[in-house]
Formats: sequence, structure tokens, C-alpha cells
Amino acid sequence: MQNEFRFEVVSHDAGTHARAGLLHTAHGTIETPCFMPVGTAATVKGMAQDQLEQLGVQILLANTYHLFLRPGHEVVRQMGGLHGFMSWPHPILTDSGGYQVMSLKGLSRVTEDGVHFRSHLDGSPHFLTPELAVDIQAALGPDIMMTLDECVQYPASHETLQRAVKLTGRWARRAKAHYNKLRESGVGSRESRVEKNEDGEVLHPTPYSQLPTPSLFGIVQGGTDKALRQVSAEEILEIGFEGYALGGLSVGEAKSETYDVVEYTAALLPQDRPRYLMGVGTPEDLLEGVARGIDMFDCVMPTRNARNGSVFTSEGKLVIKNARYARDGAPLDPACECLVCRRYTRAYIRHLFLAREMLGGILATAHNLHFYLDTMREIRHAILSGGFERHLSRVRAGQ
RNA sequence: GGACAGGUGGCUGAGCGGUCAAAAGCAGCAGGCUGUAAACCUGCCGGCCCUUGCGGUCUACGGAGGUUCGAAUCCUCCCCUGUCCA
Repeated sequence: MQNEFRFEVVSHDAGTHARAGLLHTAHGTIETPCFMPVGTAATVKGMAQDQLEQLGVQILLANTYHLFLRPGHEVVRQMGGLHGFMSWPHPILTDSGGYQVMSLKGLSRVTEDGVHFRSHLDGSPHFLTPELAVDIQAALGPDIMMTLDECVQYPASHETLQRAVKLTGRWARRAKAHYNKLRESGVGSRESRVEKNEDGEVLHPTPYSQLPTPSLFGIVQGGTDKALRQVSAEEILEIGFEGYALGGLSVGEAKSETYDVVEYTAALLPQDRPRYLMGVGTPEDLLEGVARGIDMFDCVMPTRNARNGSVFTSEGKLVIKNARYARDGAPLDPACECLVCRRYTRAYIRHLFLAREMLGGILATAHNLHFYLDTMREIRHAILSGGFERHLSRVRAGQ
């Protein structure tokens, strides 16, 4: 198959499970461990694509559920898949909508067949199955797509967790079968370019066959229950995917539990496949996750928190709206070299927030993403240079 | 000069005899946010005190008096603002 997906581990840390790798996709190579900014609706809120490139973003995440509802995956497909549609020529990962099972609790109902959703936009009913999630994602044309899973809320009873694990397993099997069928029928090639006339109108809708074949990742569930994590991992591994994700973490459980489960579960996954810790986390979570063998992360935290006025700095969290920054001429983070910190003061950005000027959220987002990406670059550099353990203990000690 | 209307907490603005330290909105202050129903949500928002409570106390609804067990609410006078008429 012309799927260019390949993962290679470049360097292992001697004292931890940390590793640095390269994830090759049709749209470029991603250096791992990596952080993927969340661009749910085919946009990282507040950021233009060229800003993301400037920040050094290597891969974005987008969402099946949201793009299915609006603008509709057929529109995206006809506009050249996500890469063409949003003009992002770099790697993209799409989430399956499994998280919405949990976050849209009250608007969603899980059955054996799939998930009944009521659109959060207009209340219209929709039914998402593991197969449809694959179809939608194939139309969106990312580089990596996820199987539909059931992400349960915390705390959950053993029965609930177990049921979710089993269902996630059955759905993964169906997704894989459907995915195989899709690939056999020839979906996917290298190009996702769109033909346009001088007016920018699309001349030919892009046929399926011109979209790249995404790789499919499976998701391990099981909450904080190690036995269930093992059951889930065995099941997902048996089906076989090109990468493996840990889902259902950082949903309210204690941090020590998260790290514990991550360490336990990551160790069950094959060395030669990327491991993706879904939806996590704080800068600290990234470091602790890497130390336990995680290669990929995504989280809304840097972007959402930025829009809500809190920024990450080398000295911890800073709520820029606070009165104490009204006359502060320092940058958000004096130790930061991002474009925002090189140019703007806390006083100015605070003013933008109080005045509800959109630039406030934009600048804070750019800074936070820089902070996250830089955190990752530092981690990767430490692994490659053999200094990860030192880096880890230094950061843990608060420098 | 006359006739109306009105003066309420930082602002706008309800209340029109007790349950009013006074609705609501805004502003302000603080907190939360982990595969984005989030540029959102929550809490606080007169002072002081404490055993932090449908707690105590003081000061407050332009000013000064008065009626009443009790007044932001009723009466009298005064001051101020707006509109209209001279």
C-alpha cells in the first residue's frame, strides 16, 4: 500500500521509558515525543495556519463529530480533505468522536451499534457508528485517524468501565474491518491537492481515490483499573493498529493514578508503534507521560486556557487578567522567547482581556502553544542528548 | 418665574410602609478549565466583628425635619437635575 506511515524510535532514554522518534506520514515527518494542538473545527481557535507553522507545530488534531455536523465531511472531502480545505499541508490526526460520548453526556446515548447524538448546534439527531466514524474520517483525509471508542466519566463503577472496555473492543474490531475494506477498495493515494480556477472555485470535487490513506490507531480504555487496562490493551493489540492510544485519562482521577495507569498501560504496548496519550495534559503531564513511554499528546489546555486568560510560564500558571499586572511591563514569561513575549507586555495583554479584544486571546494562545511546543522540544532534546533523567529530576524539583 | 418628571450602592436601573444592605445588568475582584457544547463557566462584590450564620453591629437610598412600633418607600421644607411654558 502507498501508505507512507512509518514510526521509528531514534533514541531510548536509559533510565526511564522515554524515547525520541520519527513519525513519517504522507504530509511530513513528526518528531516525537510531540504535542498536537487541538483544532476541533479545522481551526486551532485564534491561530492562523501560518502562525502555527511559525510556532513549529508539526501535527494538528481535528474532530470527526464537529466536522461531520459542520460543514459536513463531504464538503471537506470535495475541498481536498482537511489538508486542502484548511490549507494545512502538514500532518493531521482526527479524533473519532469518542470523547464526545462523554463530553456531550445528555446529548448522547450509547448502544451496541453506535452512539446516538443530538447535535449541540441544532438538536438534530445523528447516529455515529464505528464504521461511519471511519468513513467520515476517510473523507476528512487526515494522516492518522482514531477508532470510535467509549470514553467514560470519572468516577465510574467497575461494571461501567468494563462495559466500556468491551464495547470499545468490539467497536475497534468493526472499525478495523471496515477500514480494511475501504483500503482494499482503493481509497487513498498520495495527492490531496485541489484543482481551482482563477476565481478560486474548485473545478473538480476531489474523488476518494485522491485522498491519502490515513493510518488507523486503536484506543485502550479501562479507566484507572489496571486489570481492565490490560484486558483492553490485549484486545486492541490483537486487532492490530498502526498506533495505540490511551484514552479516558485525566478525566478527574488523581494525578498519581493517571501516571500509574499510563506507566502500566504504555508498557503493554509494542515498542515499535507510537503511543498516544489522548487529551493530556498540563506541561507536567507531558513530561511525566514521556517518562512513561508516551510519544504523542494533545490537549485543549494551552489554547482554551489562553482564551480564558491564563497562560503557562516557566514559573507556573499566570492569570493575566489579575489586577496585579495592570502596570506590569514584563512579558508574559520573562524566560520565553516567543514572538508575543518579545513584543508585548503583561499590562497590554491584560488590557486586551479586560476590554474583550480578540487579540488578547490570540496572543495568549500563541504564547501558550509556544510554551507547550518548546516544552516538548526541550524534552526531545534531552532524550537525544542522553540527559532526560537529569531534565526530569530538575523539572520535578522545580528547577 | 411657573408646570410637570426625577434624584437609589462605581455606572445604568428596579423597589414605592416591615421579609431591604436594597432586584437585575454592567463595571470591578478572584477562581476553574486536560481526545473543545468553552474568547466560557463559577464565586465574591458597603464597613467592622465573630461560634462564617436565613449571625451581630455600624453606616447607607439628595439634605433637614416629621408621621409610624417600623420609612428607600408617606408628609413638610430645602437643594439639585431634566423637559416644557413664560
